[in-house]
Amino acid sequence: MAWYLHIDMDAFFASVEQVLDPNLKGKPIIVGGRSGLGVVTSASYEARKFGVHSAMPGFQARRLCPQGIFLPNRHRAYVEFSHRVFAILREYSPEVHALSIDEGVINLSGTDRLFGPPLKTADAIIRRIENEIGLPSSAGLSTHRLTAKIAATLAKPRGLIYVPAGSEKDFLAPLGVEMVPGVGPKTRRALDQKGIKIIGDLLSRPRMAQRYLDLDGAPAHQHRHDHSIGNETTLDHAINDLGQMEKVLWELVEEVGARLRREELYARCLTVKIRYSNFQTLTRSRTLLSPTCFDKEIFETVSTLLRQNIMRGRAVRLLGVSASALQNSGWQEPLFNFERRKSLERLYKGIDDLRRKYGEQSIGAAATRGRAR
DNA sequence: TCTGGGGTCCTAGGACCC
DNA sequence: TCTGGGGTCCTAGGACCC
Repeated sequence: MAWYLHIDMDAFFASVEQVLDPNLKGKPIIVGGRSGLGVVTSASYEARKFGVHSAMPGFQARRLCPQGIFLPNRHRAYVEFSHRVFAILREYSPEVHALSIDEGVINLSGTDRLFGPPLKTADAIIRRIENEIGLPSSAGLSTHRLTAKIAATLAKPRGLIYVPAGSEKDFLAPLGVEMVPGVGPKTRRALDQKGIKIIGDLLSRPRMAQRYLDLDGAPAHQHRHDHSIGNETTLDHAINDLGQMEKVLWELVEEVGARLRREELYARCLTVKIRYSNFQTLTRSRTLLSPTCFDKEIFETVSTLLRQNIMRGRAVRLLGVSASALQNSGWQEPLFNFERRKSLERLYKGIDDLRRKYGEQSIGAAATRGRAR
């Protein structure tokens, strides 16, 4: 019998802030949303009482909860705490799957002899996360991964829900379809119009159950993993000038290029993203003959896409660059430019090293001088 | 004071090949 | 000499998640 424990940290970023500064305990903490453009990335349960939630625009959060303590995101700290949580999880099973920075699933099958029955182990794990790291979490335990995830959501905050083997469908059936991961507002509305309101309605339609509920419980690694690396920015002021746009594009490209090289990846597909001030958004992509990780080649492609597709006279509020169809160096090397690529690789490695040593501003293309943002 | 930034997955049409 | 069908790649957009 396979047992999956799904662990979901409660108000993760806000909770980390409360561990780092115990004075913040019990107070309405709101992470993110400080600048005019920002949104809330995490809100403590004290702040949620006022209706504040993540993804909410900062000004709205301020209106709902003026007494809230607004803090900037400290991503590095959250990553470090995340590592500590997952380190505990890995003590209990070799099969630990991180779904995001604050959420993971662990396969507890066959761990009985070492740690006792799964329910006891689950309880021990969330206690250890609380006692050793100081962070609250919730968990769901089930023979079915998706059921474990839904159970963890229902258990929040600081709860553990155990779904005994054989009772999965009874557990799921009365819940609203919006509890199913992947069913958002649009899908919920579409299902509602077909008279499908609760998961039980999905279960009675085999094709839908298959599509949304993954009843066979396909192992996570079976999911296609088409990695991509992107960088985008919303501008403080919408801009009209192509030259200014290209400056921003250069900065985005430099970041994407550096990440590709750091991870020793080459992109075969490049995409530029444009959002106009009315929020209309478009993407344009191009597949390359030979994959690249070099700023200049990336820029040439995305700036061409930008020039070809930009609507003149319309102000742009967001620009983005993304690299996909990634592969490591083992691609079919076109013979004719092999030497050139090798020398480019050396050049960019030198640039990346300099930046690491002396900071981002130490070296860059002329176009990035005078920031457009 | 409308709506961040990082992603993944799915669909759908057209090109192209056999 | 009117036109099938399957497979794959490319491109664009949109829903969704954290």
